[in-house]
Amino acid sequence: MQNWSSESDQRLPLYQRLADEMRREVTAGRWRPGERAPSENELAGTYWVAPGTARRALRELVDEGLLESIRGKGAFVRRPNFDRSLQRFFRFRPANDGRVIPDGKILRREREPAPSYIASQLRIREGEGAVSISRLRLIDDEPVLHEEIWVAEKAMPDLVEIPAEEIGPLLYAIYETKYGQLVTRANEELTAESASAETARHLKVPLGATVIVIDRLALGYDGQPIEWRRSRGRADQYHYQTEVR
Amino acid sequence: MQNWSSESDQRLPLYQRLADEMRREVTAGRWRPGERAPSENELAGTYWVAPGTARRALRELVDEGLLESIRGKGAFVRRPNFDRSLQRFFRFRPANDGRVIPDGKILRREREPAPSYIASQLRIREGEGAVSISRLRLIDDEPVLHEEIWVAEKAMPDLVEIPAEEIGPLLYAIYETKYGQLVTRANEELTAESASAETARHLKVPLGATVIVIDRLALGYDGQPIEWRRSRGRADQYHYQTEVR
DNA sequence: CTGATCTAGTTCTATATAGAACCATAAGAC
DNA sequence: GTCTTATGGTTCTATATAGAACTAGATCAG
Repeated sequence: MQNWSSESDQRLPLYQRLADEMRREVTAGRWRPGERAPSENELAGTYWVAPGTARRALRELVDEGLLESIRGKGAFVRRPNFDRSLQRFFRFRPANDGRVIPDGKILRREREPAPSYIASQLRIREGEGAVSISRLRLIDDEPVLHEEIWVAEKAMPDLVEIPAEEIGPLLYAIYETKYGQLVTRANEELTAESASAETARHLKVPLGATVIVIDRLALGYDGQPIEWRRSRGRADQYHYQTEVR
Repeated sequence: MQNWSSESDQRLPLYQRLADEMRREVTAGRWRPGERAPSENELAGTYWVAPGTARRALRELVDEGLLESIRGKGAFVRRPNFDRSLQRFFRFRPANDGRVIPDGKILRREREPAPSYIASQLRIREGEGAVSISRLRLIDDEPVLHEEIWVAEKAMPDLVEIPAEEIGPLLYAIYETKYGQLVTRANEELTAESASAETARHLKVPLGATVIVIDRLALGYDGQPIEWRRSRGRADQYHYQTEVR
């Protein structure tokens, strides 16, 4: 690596350019989740910087949540168990442990041109190929959540072909293992409405019952949108909690 | 200061004990919001640590959001403009700027013994003195939010005596200026319901319309609860947004 | 009076170094 | 064979130092 920092703006501090470079290693898949990153001294050696600078870059990525460092062992590429971290916020009222991941039953799955709003969210052109999934989540065979999911087809080719058994309850795992798309964070927007006929049928609630609606845009390491999803759940069963600061 | 770090666990790293000490300076009000904290060199001198260590402690508090550091000028005690930061999450649907702070009209305000649930939230004993406020928030004289607010009386003595004109739309400002209670973060829990008769009357919506309910526990620097509040807004006007990671 | 330049104070970057704390494994004692 | 000890690798702490980048105010030139 002669000119490793040529990608970043030369005016940026050295430790930031190094952090950028390391971030690229991760997003490009050359450093894979679970693996150990080079040690401080190795980094200092291969990139020709002082150990302190290498350390500073490492710390940057640790703060960011991309790496996890363990004293005496090394710094490891983090695998965000995202499905669980999302579950943290959206949980059942009767103080259940929340650890149960609801079962997933796919109702519909097909290739479709992206509607205007979806396209703008996923940053593709209107009418471009997309995959639309309708899924019901159940606990003890009771419906608790209905999800309407959209992904860009060019990012996930042949997603419709994957056998339903393989998909199971964890869609994000498929994105990662099959397509190398790792969801690291998401923006959520929440509101409420009264159940439409279709929603009422899915969730087995009376027509007009109060339901919570969550729109979520899931993003990757680099901030690129991966999936858009709208979830609806019964307001009398779900609470949504978060910390503001 | 002979033994400044005697408060913290001696086994903790030096920079953390120093950060603790500085945090105490802020929470005790000896360093006030807006003021400049001692410079890196001053800190190093008065606390007998290396400049690098002082810097590390400063950085800790900056990351935490307690200080804000400006190159060439100094590190300043931050005044969390909390009302605005809360507003960030809870905004009108038609993409308004959100910068408008709704007007506040106090409907009721009185001393009352704390009910069981409120007491446990505020960490006081059941039946202990509390102040209950019912407030309506309006934009252009249209009601948009109804709030039911509880604070411990011993923390805010004579809150009921303060003239209504002084209170205005920003209650948190009163907590800070009159009682030295600075809100720095909050836990929010959100759900939805259909409007009760009272809510319908307050918000001028039909009985049974969908409303969003937000329970918020506001906390101070030290994590002590300052205020509990339940807000109700029209679901067709409000969205709630947040970032998950 | 106006504008440029200097100066002291501040945070920020980058380097270097020594040792503590911790982990995993190899070597040795029994 | 089992336990203890040593060893090398790792991150983390703490120190020190030199200079860059930036701010605010004083000084000086015209």
